[in-house]
Amino acid sequence: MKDVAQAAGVSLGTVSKVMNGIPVGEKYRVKVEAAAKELNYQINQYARGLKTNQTFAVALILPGINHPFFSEIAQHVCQALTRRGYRMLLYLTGSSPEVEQSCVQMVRQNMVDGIIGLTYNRDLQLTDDMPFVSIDRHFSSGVPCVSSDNYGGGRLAAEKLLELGCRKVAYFRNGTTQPGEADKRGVGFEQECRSRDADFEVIWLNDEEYPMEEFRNIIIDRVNRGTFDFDGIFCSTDRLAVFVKRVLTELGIRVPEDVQIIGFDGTRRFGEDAYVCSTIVQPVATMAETCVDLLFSKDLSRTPALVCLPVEYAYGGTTKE
Amino acid sequence: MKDVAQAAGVSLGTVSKVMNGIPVGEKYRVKVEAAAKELNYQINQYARGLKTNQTFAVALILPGINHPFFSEIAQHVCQALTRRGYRMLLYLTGSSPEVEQSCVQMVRQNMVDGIIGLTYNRDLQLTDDMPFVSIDRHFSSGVPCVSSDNYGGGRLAAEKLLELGCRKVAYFRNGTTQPGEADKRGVGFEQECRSRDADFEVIWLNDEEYPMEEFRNIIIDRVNRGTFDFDGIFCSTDRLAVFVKRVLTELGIRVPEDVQIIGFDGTRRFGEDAYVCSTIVQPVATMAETCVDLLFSKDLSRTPALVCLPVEYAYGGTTKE
DNA sequence: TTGTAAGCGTTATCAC
DNA sequence: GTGATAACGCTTACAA
Repeated sequence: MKDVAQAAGVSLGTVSKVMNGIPVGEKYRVKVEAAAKELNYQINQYARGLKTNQTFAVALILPGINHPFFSEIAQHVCQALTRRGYRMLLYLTGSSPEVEQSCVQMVRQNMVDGIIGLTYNRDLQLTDDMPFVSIDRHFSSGVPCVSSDNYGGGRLAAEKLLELGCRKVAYFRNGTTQPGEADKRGVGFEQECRSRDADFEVIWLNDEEYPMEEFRNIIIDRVNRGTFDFDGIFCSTDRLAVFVKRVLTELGIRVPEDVQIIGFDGTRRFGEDAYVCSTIVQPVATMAETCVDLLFSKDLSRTPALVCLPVEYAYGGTTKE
Repeated sequence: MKDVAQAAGVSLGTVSKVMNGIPVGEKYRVKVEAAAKELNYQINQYARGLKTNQTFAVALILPGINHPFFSEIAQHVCQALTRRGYRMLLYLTGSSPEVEQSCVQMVRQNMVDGIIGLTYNRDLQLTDDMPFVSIDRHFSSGVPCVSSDNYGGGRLAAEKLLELGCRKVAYFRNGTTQPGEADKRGVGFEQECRSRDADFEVIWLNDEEYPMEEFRNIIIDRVNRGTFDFDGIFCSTDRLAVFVKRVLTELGIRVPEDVQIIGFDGTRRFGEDAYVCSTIVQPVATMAETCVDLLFSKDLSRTPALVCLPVEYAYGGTTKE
């Protein structure tokens, strides 16, 4: 910047004003811009941030981006931030509470303007001077949470299965015991079944005790004992749905002819091809956009504590029609 | 930091030394550390970077992270960087040459210590003061390129298909006309077929002219005219392989009984479950690790211009055995 | 309207 | 070994 000032024959202050779009004499502006281009000058955002306390960077904290749902979140958050002239720092935690906490710590050293986090740590220490928006996990008011309408999605899944002719349906879920918004999927499903007076069952596997593969044993066991009498299954995630479909197919049970399956997430093959199964689609793009909006909203404490975005059903080959 | 110094009754310089592990009187160290903890003091990395010209941040430039191959790259690069105490800034380009260039520009404003990029822009302007490591695209010496052994992978695919009993094999590929390391997949495949004196054909669809779906027409056309005489297909990507499998299945052609298919990448369902097809697996973790290693190697100009990492074959249901 | 200078939080170079 | 003090590159009153 000093060089630019010298080359343009003006002072630092003038260059600064030009770079920030502050009105300045026309001829000065032209000279400065020419000099800046000539020297290929790039503003140093960190030095600037040192003064302004604005770094135009946001941290995204995720368990990982291996899983398509997470990578889609990251993709859309990154794009939404870029559109606003912000950059994204990515932190991966592997779902470890300790790592999650250390990320929040590290982030503070890095002077970001805010954090968007999908975390599991029950008592994550947030600092009140750093805007934080949570995905799928409700903290407290002052920390807005963005999630899809899990309850509505559960109801929708039941509704679809029953309308597609299922007589006895089931809800399969695995995952942590950590309470989260996703729990509401099951609640909505049960509710809808009850209100329709439909026959249903819930099978819940705790990931910490049983791996997803345990579902195979359960299914085989029930088939052998003749108690596998479902013709419709709602799985808590697409991943589980695809797994269950696989197991059933191996057992000679046809999907969707004998058993229809609906998953949750809206996972597509390679991120953009067909849905991997019939599913309740989370509005990931809107969720990401909403997170960014909330993060930048003037007064985080007067913001809705929970934003619930609408889901929709999508056919993906594991249901009839 | 000023507060810490005051609280500990020492000068700024002393606090700085403590924070940087520079030897200092025992009693002073203890006092400073206590004060720092008390005040929950966090070093400001940007102010530090202003002085040291080291920000402990690296930029990763990718087309997107929607596609499993890209998201896996991002995941491993991020982990490798974290392990070294670095943070990762993610930039998504959508494969647009202009956006790619503007990313490089923006990155310069952000004082990162280096860039890892998977780009398509033929004449991307790099600055020689910023270490750059390229993935899958060779620029020039001074800019190391990391890729998997595409040539060897092509040969391996041909070898596998032929050993598994195929009589006439084909190479299907789509994608840009932009030359890149991935082109060598086809070269290796042809080479191996020739050296084994095997019957083979190459069908290449340029993405800019035809979408992947165009392969459906080609296949249907050949089936109708009775010229679909392959019993083994090597596809340039897993995505294409899965698509081709789908088309064949719709046509009543059985995979792998009638036609065996091998893809390229090593894509797994949900990032960690089974392979989506039989495939040549790219060593993504090693690639990411290598990128980071190279980026931090003392003298980038004296580094190998191209690092080629070994691939391996993995069974994924679309081949026999 | 432009130039000057103080200061953002840190490190590094000195005398002490 | 410790404590002032001058940078680092930028913004922003304030003075010219």
